[in-house]
Amino acid sequence: MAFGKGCHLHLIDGSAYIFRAYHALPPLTRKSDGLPIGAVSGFCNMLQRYIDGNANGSDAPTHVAVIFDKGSHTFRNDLYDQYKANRDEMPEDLRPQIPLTRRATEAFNIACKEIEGFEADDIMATLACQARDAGGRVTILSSDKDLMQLVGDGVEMLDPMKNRRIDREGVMEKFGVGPERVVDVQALAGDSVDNIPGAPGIGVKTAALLINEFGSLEELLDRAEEIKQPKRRQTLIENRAQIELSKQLVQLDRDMALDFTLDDLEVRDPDPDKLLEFLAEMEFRTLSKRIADALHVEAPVIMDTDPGGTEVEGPADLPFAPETYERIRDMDALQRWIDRINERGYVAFDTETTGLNEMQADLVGISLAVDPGQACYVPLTHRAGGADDLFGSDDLAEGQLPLDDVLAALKPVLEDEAVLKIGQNMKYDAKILARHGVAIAPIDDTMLMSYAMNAGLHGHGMDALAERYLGHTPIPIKELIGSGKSQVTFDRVDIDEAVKYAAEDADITLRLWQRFKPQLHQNQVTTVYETLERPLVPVLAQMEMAGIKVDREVLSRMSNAFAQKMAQLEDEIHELAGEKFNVGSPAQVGEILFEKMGLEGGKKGKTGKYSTPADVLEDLATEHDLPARILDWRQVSKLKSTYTDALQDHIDPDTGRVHTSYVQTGASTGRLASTDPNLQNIPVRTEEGRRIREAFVAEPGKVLLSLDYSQIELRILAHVAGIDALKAAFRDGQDIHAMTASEMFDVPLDEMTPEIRRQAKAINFGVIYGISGFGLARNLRIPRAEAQGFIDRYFERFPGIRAYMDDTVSFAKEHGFVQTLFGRKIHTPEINAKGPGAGFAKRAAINAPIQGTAADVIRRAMVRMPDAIAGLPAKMLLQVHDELLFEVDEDAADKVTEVARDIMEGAAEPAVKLDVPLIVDAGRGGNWAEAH
DNA sequence: CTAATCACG
DNA sequence: GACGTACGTGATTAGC
Repeated sequence: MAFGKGCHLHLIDGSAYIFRAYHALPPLTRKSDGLPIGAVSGFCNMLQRYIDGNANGSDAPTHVAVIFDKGSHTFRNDLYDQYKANRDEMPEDLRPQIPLTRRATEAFNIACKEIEGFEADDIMATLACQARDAGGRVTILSSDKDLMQLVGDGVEMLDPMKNRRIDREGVMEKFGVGPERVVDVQALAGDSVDNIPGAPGIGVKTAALLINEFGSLEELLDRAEEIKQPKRRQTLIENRAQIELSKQLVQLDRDMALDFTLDDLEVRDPDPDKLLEFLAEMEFRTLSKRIADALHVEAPVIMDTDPGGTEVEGPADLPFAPETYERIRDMDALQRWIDRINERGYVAFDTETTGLNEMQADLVGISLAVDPGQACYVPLTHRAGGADDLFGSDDLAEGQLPLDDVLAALKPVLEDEAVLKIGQNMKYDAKILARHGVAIAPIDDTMLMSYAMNAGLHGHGMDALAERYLGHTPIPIKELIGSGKSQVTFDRVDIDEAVKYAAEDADITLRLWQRFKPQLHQNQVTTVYETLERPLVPVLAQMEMAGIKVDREVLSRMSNAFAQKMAQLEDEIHELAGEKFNVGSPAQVGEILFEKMGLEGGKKGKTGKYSTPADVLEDLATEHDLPARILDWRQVSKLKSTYTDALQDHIDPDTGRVHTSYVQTGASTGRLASTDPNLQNIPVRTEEGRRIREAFVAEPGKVLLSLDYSQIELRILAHVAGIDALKAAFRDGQDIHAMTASEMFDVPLDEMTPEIRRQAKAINFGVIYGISGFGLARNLRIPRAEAQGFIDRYFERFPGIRAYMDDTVSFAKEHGFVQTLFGRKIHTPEINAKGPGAGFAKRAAINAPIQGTAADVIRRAMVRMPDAIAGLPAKMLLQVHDELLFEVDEDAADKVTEVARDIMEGAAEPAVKLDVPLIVDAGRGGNWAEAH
């Protein structure tokens, strides 16, 4: 039935329903796996009550929809960055229930609508106006006062809890004006819940009085001079802009572009099978029974499972059967999979490629899985001839679909907000797909789930996870492509073999996901996963794809200079030693120094060879030239082989830039790791090394912009250990090392010497690392007893530090993990071990919350950064633990600095309010050396 | 494949 | 009382 006269549209405020349900019910969890489902349960009950109510009433709707908010950033945030800024973050156990409420709505066969970047209120406003214009009636099921502006001319509201209708009179009662002037009153009165500023000192009562007197807000503002009360007059004149902004914020968008029509919202009867299947999945026994009765069908049997006890026989225990995986040969078969995926709402996804470099590797095939044991592989560009054919063939093998056709068919699903794509290390697949114009989203990643739950316990690669959690050893890739010199690329692999391998990966990923998903809550790391891991994937992918421009000429010239210098040093060294030997061999260096020359300090490692680290050679260098020259040679050799030579090989031939890969699960503390190449250890400490950064350049007309947190770990230490003196020093912007030195050595600040300050600095850093007398002594080159004296004195002056360390270690001993301020867990399995390992584990446990919290802070900044700099001519390129590097149009550098600095300095909030300010230093220049 | 060394925060 | 120690990474090279 087309919507028109005589029709009656119901609009249900989905988000309000969810929050009501959440707060009305205790935190119920699904019995089988602990998934929180309280809000879903309440939501379903409310929907059922709503349907029951309509069945008996004479005023039943002809059309109905549940409308949800989608995305946290809307046009209102663009108008006013503080919009809804004081809202608490969504509770951890509610977040995973949000998608389930969408599924619940669909299970009830009620239209479920949301539009990215818009609030439900705007969609409801648009629909209400369309319905009214078509001559129908509208009831909005909500008590939200923001919706009252829509009332009138056949539009009413109904408070579903109090069952009270709100019409024109109701609105008059609430706001003192009619619906058409509600926004004017709201603009003046403001709203603390949504953080609408309004006019200071003016509430609803006064606002209504003024509006009624002048007729409209615009009239009032234009004739503000006529207001009798001087205070009020001044407020309105002074805050005109703020009031006008407030009006824009409260005014609902009644004219949104919708991708559906009123006709799509027609009331439909639920499909009993689908509805009951969903309720059974949620394990809602009572509700299932009640609904089954109402629909006159049999209620499903919901098994009692035994949480935490023996594993319940389930699909995850299905044996792996590689020969049952499907090989996709035609578009019909592919379409059947796409249909299944759409029905399901999720799919495990994996790509096979010709290499590990996402910028260069070519797509070879795609695998999909929707149920354990149900997986397929779509071969795309396998070559004819196979792996045994020495010469290979560039012709495509038979029985494959054209890559473009397959991607065109899959693209809508891969980009569908309603279909979750599950992967293991999805950043890789996302980058491959991005090169084919597919922006995969939303995603879940089993590697990141494992990392959020089990950092510090074990690795998070697919093979390790399959072994550990599924008791299954995946087919080794080496069986297909070989290893070493005879290794081939995946496109040379026989397709039938590839099916078994590739589809198995998707199958494993799906099974891991089914296992991990509910465990996130049980481990209380849902927020960590949802805010620090999952949203970082697209951010890192963008940074990696952007890359940084590296000037090959600069590197090449430096390499030549280094080669000359090495040859020269080598001659000197051989001369001094009296014989030729390999300077690059620590064993040979040890022989020469400690046996031939008979120098002191030679220690042998477990291999029986002399050890010759830099600090030992430095000690010897005060007396002898040879160790000094060897140190010089090593420095040059390092710079050449690791940097000036190796970096040139990493310049991408297509982009002329270097594209690193970040390993999100690389460090147990939450830090990122950078590989191929590692751009997080480019030299900076020595002048000679720092010059390598001159090769990292901005494009013409642009600059590199470096923003780094100042002393972030020490600031976090001051906060978590609660050291008032340190906190005060940071708040006052003092020199923290000088202040520490002054406190410890009783030297007034104005008499501070660089040497005393240097020692205090070493102690401050030592504390972060879990200080020991031995370590400090070695670092400062002072007797161990003296170092211990420093430490004792430090603990005496800052007793909170010792308490923090003791508390952290005992927490680790009791729980087996430590935590960051943002809830990240770092497991410490060795903490209760005896022997030499105990000391390591203790210091790691002390360091992890500090290093990890700093890592969380910059991750939060990175997640927010793309939105913050959207529209600015700027790209975020690199992260170096406490630094972010951007490439920016020269004339936008000031603006970007301001925006990015705000994001970084405010990154802890609102989740954590630090007792110390976070300060970000900025620099810029044509190359990285100038910017840093 | 591992140990030694050294680059970074 | 002795033991062995700063925290977190990755790349390169030598040498088995």
